[in-house]
Amino acid sequence: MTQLLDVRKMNILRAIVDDYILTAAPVGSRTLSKREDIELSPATIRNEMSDLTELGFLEQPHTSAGRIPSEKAYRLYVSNIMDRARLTDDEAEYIRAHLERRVSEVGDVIKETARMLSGITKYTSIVQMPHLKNARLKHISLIPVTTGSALAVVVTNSGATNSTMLSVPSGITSDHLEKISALMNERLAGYKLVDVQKTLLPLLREEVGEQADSVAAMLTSLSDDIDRQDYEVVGAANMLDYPEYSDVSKARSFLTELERGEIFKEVLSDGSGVELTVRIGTENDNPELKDCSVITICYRVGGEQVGSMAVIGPTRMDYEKVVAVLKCMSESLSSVLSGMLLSSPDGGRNE
Amino acid sequence: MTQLLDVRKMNILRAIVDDYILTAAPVGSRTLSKREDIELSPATIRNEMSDLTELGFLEQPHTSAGRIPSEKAYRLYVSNIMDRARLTDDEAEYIRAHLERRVSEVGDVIKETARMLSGITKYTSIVQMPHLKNARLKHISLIPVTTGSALAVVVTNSGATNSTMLSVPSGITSDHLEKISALMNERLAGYKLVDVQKTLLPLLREEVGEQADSVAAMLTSLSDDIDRQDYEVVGAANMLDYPEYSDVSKARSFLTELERGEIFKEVLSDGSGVELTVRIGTENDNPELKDCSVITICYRVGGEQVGSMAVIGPTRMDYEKVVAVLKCMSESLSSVLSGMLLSSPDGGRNE
DNA sequence: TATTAGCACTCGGAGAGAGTGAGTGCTAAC
DNA sequence: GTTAGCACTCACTCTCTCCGAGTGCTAATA
Repeated sequence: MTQLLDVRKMNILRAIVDDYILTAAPVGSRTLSKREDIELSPATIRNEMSDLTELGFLEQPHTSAGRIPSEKAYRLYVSNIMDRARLTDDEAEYIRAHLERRVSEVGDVIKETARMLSGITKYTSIVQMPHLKNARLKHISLIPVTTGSALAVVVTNSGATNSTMLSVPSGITSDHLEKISALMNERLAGYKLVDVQKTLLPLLREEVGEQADSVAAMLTSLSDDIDRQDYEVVGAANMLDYPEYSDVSKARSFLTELERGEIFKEVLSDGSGVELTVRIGTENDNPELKDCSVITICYRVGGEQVGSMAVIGPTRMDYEKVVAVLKCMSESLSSVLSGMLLSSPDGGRNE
Repeated sequence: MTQLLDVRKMNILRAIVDDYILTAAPVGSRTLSKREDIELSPATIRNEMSDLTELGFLEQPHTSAGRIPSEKAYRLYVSNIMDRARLTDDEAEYIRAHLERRVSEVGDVIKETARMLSGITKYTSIVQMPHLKNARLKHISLIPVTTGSALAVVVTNSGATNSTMLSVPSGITSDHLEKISALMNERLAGYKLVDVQKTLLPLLREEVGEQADSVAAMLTSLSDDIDRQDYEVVGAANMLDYPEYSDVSKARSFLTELERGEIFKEVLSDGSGVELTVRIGTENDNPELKDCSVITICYRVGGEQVGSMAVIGPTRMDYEKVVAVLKCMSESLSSVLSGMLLSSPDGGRNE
């Protein structure tokens, strides 16, 4: 499949993509012939470009313009640069160092990650808060707030925390809540959130009698509420710097779509299990992103995947750099978070 | 001061502002003479406009264009429409109804408020999360998370909740934390957050001996951490619809400034005590907002001011509508939040 | 046979100039 | 004090031309 193209065609295609990524302007044969890495006359290059156009790797905005890469070309390009994309040690060190300055709150680390991602790449970044889906419970508190509501605070094995408001069935007193709390801590440690209901229901009968069912329902809603997806978006305005968005109405619809939030479900959730995904143009489900590429990578805490992050840019984005930055960022974030959240035997964060 | 202008001048100025708010185009004398509420020939109007220009209420982009209102004109305009700005009962009902659909979490209500604000006005809205500065404590939990850290969860008298991570001095066990927790609940109920340290310090000695000071320090940081300002921003992309921002670089710098977040300190904090503030153009401290107007209003829970919200638009914004919407939104939000958060004697939220 | 030079052709974009129309200010008449 | 009339201004739009970067084809070259 890859070897549909001979070496020379590959070089030319590669040069075109490189140039187009840099300038956003159609690339002509003369421009290419001036490059050091291509020792061919414009005429020869034109012939090759003609072939590449026929093969679907290049497109021509109009007769008298140069060529621009097609999605197919980006696809090929990406699969070629993928391996060698890597940051210098200095850059990696910079990222790592910046991330470690913010180790008091998980939320701050995530924010800083998003900021750096968009700061370094100049594109838009999205970073998901670590989710608790697969986390095992360590501690649950039910704190009465008003007569009809209580705050549920969950601490997981991995040290992540979250809280949510529950509406308490009438007839349940704060004494009851306290007992339920104690019960949960006693019996649920080590279970996953989703197991709360089935494990706890029988036990509840002793404590709250006939109200057991409504209490159980309340606790079920907990596992949904507490795991609501949350994310940080930074650098949306960066997109306005690219000629692709010099048309205000395009910029407008991109930003609106971003604010609507539906993007994130597609962008972040789909990569379950896969380390790194690159979606180019129409490979994105969302038609609003048909002129964008999205690169997603997941991050881990203690080996378990707990969230992902993505960079969104024009299809003409600097794939090599973005992939390299994301790889590095994922590693750094994973290790910083693991250091923060896991109280490992050697005493937590190792500096 | 107000009566610098006779009635006729006022009418003309008013008509110009109205028209300019609608069209964003300089207003000419012929356009005005066609309006029903102005029964004057273009020539007469021109004379009046000439006077108004001299008085600093109007500006002329170039000789052969109409006039546009100056900031001074907006100022006058605003002080005139201020009182009569009011929504119809239908609109008010709509707002109220929408807000009451989201009464499970304070955060959701705030988000919905921001969404509606920008949805109705078509400008950018900022809504601050309720702060806890003056709230009185009802309950504090210290939940051990890892060996070096604990989660502090605070519930206030008004039912607002928040949590933050604290790093725990070495040598403090989870037993200690539990005791401190109990102590705080016993002794601190009804105090403000800022009182935590001085009230608690003596008592701590009994529990943790020589580590009392470091524990006290930890608890002090709590009052800062737990009250970090947070806000919802919605509708930034709306600004791109206005000709003021058809220049991409202007749009870019506005959005960047918005993301930077410094805006909020100025926009939201300053209105302490004052019900409603209108800042027009350069009246904003931030030079980035010199072409914007910002209208801020505060909201309350149980009579006490706990946060504010703002609408940002071009100086040419529809002040009357925005003021009306903000007034209504502030009332609705205040009452919805009060209903949610206060367990009033009659049983909370009244529908 | 593969490469290159040469040439005619295409077409978007920049720039010049003319025409248009919304607006003004001034003056003189009502 | 108000208005009609008129000359003048000036941003915009439209058209036209020119320019140049780019192509494809053909014929010459290595």
